Amino acid sequence: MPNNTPSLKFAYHHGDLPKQTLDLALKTLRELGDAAISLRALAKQLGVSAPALYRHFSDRDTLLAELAIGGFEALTDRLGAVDQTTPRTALIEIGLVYVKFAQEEPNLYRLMFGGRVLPLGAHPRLDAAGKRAFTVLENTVSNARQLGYLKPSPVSMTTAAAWSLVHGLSQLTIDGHLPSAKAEPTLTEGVLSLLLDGARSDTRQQSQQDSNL
Amino acid sequence: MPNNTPSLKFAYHHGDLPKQTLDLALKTLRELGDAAISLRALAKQLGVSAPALYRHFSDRDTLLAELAIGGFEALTDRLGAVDQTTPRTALIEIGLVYVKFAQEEPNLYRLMFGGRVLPLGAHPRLDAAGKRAFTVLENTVSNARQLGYLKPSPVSMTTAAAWSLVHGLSQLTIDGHLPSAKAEPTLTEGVLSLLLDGARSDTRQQSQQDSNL
DNA sequence: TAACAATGTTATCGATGTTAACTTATGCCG
DNA sequence: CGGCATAAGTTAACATCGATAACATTGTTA
Repeated sequence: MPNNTPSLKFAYHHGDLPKQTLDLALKTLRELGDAAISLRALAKQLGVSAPALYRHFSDRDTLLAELAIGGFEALTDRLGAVDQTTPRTALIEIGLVYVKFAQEEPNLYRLMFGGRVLPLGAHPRLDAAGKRAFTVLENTVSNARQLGYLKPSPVSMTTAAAWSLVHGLSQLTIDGHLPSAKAEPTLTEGVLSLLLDGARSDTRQQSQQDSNL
Repeated sequence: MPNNTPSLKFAYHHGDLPKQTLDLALKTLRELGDAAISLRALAKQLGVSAPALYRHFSDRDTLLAELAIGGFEALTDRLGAVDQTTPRTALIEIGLVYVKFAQEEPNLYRLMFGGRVLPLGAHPRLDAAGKRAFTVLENTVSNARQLGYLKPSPVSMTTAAAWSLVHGLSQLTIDGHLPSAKAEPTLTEGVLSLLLDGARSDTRQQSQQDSNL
């Protein structure tokens, strides 16, 4: 007798094991970190033998990569939803959204940018997902520069500075080296403003070779 | 009969196993990353049984913590050696030295700031070593501010911005997301200058609430 | 020299990732 | 409708790892 959802791929023995595996892995990641993700433990909780998971994930690392891809997609969505009407607010808001994502999903963010696991080049789909998130930030910077809001520095350099700032702030806050937004709500915006306006006290349009040290 | 080096701690069966263990672990870390550090493998290479290492390191994590402590001490030394005569060059140089360290010791740097392993609070001596490195940077910022070179923003905020920038740039370059100093020699200094001078094109002394957007 | 602590050893436990070989369910196709 | 290829699961097994317990040996010292 046919199922009520005809075109949907049938649940085999289990009910859509791949998705349930990813869901449980994501839950474990959020609560305990990636080191706590064990294929055997996942399988046991899903009522399935451990090698069953290998029918759907060739490797533990590719399962982790799948989680990271989902993270980059979520981040890309959030960054893409930022209001882009004025350059400054767009830049600030992009930074705020970025740091907020990291602080809301610290273990996922660490997995996405761990470096130790999931090195660049090993999982092409993951690399592509990361690049898409980066492009949103780059486009925002590029747009602000074309509108004359930013200095005519190379886009790559301004983007590198912006990304480094938000990434570093994210890492340092979720690791407890700097106060997170809950303890210091104005920190992120203040730091972003410093990059835009300059940390130096006397800021006319000049560069360092004018040497008024 | 006394040994020729009287005050030196005696080599037991092995010749200073703790130090040799740390040396080999550091070598392994540099070449293969922290995930490749296995107590059993270390012991085998040292010609010793695995549980022997537990006489000197209560845990695998404390061995890793010891490596990270050494890393922070090396970083602190390098940061402390920076010339502090003029605020701007001191700030720039601190950043250059910081990023250079990360790029020269990527696996060690990742261990020091991994977050996954060695979370803050688990190894007090490690936390203290990290704090000492941070203090060098903080003092440099604080000094530059007192000399009037930096805006009168709170020191904590300016320091957070500076640390976030160099830490983020370090992470992103050693993970391959941004070009390293070898591929783009001017990137680090350019990014640092952006923070000092501001990324915005029109930079008079004003803050964002002046609203000339 | 006898007690004692420091430093090793072997044996063992429990957990992990992964592969091989086998079994069963499912959907397609003649 | 029946057989068959294959997708999806099973058990068994291997290698490795961190860690502990129980025991042996070496060096120090009262």
